[in-house]
Amino acid sequence: MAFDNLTERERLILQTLINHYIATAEPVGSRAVAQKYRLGISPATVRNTMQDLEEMGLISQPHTSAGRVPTDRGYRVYVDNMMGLEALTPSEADQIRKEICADYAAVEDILEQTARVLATVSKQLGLTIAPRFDKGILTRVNLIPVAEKKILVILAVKHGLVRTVLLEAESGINTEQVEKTASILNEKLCGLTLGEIKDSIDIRLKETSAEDPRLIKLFLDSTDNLLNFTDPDQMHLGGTTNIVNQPEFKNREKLRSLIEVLEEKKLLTELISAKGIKEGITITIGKEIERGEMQSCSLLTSPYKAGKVQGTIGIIGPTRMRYSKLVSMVEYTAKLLSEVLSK
Amino acid sequence: MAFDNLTERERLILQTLINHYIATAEPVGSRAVAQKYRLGISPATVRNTMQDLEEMGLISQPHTSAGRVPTDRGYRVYVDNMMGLEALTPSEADQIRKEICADYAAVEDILEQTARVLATVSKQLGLTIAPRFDKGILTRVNLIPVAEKKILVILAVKHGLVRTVLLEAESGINTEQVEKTASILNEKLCGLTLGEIKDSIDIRLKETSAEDPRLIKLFLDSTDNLLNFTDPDQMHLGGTTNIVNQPEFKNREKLRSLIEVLEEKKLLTELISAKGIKEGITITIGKEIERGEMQSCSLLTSPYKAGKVQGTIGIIGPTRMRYSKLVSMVEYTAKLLSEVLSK
DNA sequence: GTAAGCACTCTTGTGGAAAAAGTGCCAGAC
DNA sequence: GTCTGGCACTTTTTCCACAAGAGTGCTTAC
Repeated sequence: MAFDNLTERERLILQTLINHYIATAEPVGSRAVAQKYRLGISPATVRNTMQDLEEMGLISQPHTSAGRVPTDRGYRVYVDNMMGLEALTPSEADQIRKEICADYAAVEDILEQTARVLATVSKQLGLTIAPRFDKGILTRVNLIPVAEKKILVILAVKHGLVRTVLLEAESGINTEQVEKTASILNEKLCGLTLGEIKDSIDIRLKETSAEDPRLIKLFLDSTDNLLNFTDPDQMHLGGTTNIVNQPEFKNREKLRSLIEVLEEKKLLTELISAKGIKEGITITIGKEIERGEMQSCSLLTSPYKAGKVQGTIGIIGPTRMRYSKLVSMVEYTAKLLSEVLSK
Repeated sequence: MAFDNLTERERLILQTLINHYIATAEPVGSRAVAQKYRLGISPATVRNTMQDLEEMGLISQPHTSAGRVPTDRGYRVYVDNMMGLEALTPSEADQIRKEICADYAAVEDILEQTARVLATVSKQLGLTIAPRFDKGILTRVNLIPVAEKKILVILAVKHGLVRTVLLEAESGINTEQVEKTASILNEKLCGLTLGEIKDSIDIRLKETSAEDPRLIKLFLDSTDNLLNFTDPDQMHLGGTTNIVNQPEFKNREKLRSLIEVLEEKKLLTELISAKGIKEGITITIGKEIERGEMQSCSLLTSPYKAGKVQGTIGIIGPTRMRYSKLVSMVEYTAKLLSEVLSK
């Protein structure tokens, strides 16, 4: 699907059309393109070219006698080949920096704040996903009995990240045993990444089960829970309201189903994390998203670092979004966030 | 504002009108009321009575020659004086029970599940707020150094509830000092409720500050954070989509501003917790809610117990909601939840 | 290859008439 | 007196027809 064989004119027209459509949300006619495109080309000529572009599947008409609208493929070509980055205005950059660099105690809070500011500045939906612990190195396990049958498990990961999970034991807990179990766990598991632990915990703990079978068994049974990397409260969303007024969601049912997806944070996290974490910005457009309910949306994501582990931030909005600006914005935010979290 | 002086006929007509309006979301005409109201009364008579009800401010007309619609006051009178409770169908009760009584480890998960099932069964927005820790008795404090400058504070509250907060120290931490501090905190604070602690922590810790001033100070400085009872992730919402299709939110701007409020979980928690926790169901109708954006909504809330501490669950929906049914639903759910959490 | 002209298509807007829904009030019945 | 049928009146909703607008595609000429 190489579209580098477009003529210069086709490129220019596609580009102009998309820019115009992004700004107005209305189908763009040949006249409008001709006017924007200085070098005195007539609407008729533009029409001819637009027919070609339509045949290539890059633009389409809602109905005869309407202007053209970019297709998902059109956006893809635009994004890949002809989109320039647009720098943030100083005030936008300021706003982002101010919010992210405020001093918070908890990573959680920073992430929530980040989702919010991304949303505000982009006027789209902002999202952040907490660092993926699977690449994080376990530095210490603590087991704390907090009630008759409840044990709080604390997994401390390098660089100050912490995960706490409450486990319920089947019977009363002996303090001594808990301590013994904890030191076994520390001995066997520290220094490994959580991902490694998840994959190999059965083997690693098998031989030790003599000590206190019950506690070890509890720990093994809860592996999924303890090392579940798509915990719903690992994700923060901000600015849901921004999409309510977008013309693409005038259709009630579309809006409803999108909001439904947003509520399923767990699924959403999986969806976004699924593609693995690449360097730099990932742009997913319309049907490229594997979720029917989101196919009129695009997804802009970037990894960020917190020490050695990585998380994801991004923007969700209608396919008609200002990619050139928003890419810069996500990039900038990710960079800043990495700095703050790796300080 | 006593409306017990309504005549029997006025009562019946108001009741019928509200029931009909709840079912149809359309203004109700005299003819419709007359037909539903068996005892062979004519539309003309109904009209006369409706005029009276309108003068009392219980119903109103969107415009001349439309039917009548209940006002907030109308709903209030209905709810207070003439609404019968409607039992849940066996299948509804089953559904709720099944979801809540599934065995989960964490309170968090149960609450999230509860919000969701409330939403599903009521077809409104379901909400749950975690137990208010301020009435919970502190059983133990643990301080765990998890990194160079980070300490995890664990507050264990009677009946197995736990709150963890990550604090950031200004300088490196000495393990011994941490242990000492922890034992001081335990000695001074255990047995008190978190509310008491919040109010009196300065005094209680003043005399001890000799031991390790820095750690104690850190603890004092973070009181707000540690004992903040309106933490946004203490609240769970489910079923946002259910309101998108409600006819009362056909107006775009209304929908937008409601969703905006829902995103501000912290404010929402405060709003709901503000009235203090009474026994039984609290019904707040339309303008009775102190938030402009929610004035076309009603709020149905009930406390539940987790041991000695109490939380809140509820339903948010348009004022035109099926109070008689939903009250039963919230009551039933709260009862069940209390049982599960106090087991 | 480019542009101008023109017929054609489809959507959008407008105005007015008719239908529908419901009221308010009066005059008469029980 | 209280209730009801009847009727005039008001307002919204619906429908239709027709014009205006936007934009295309094609043909033809340069």
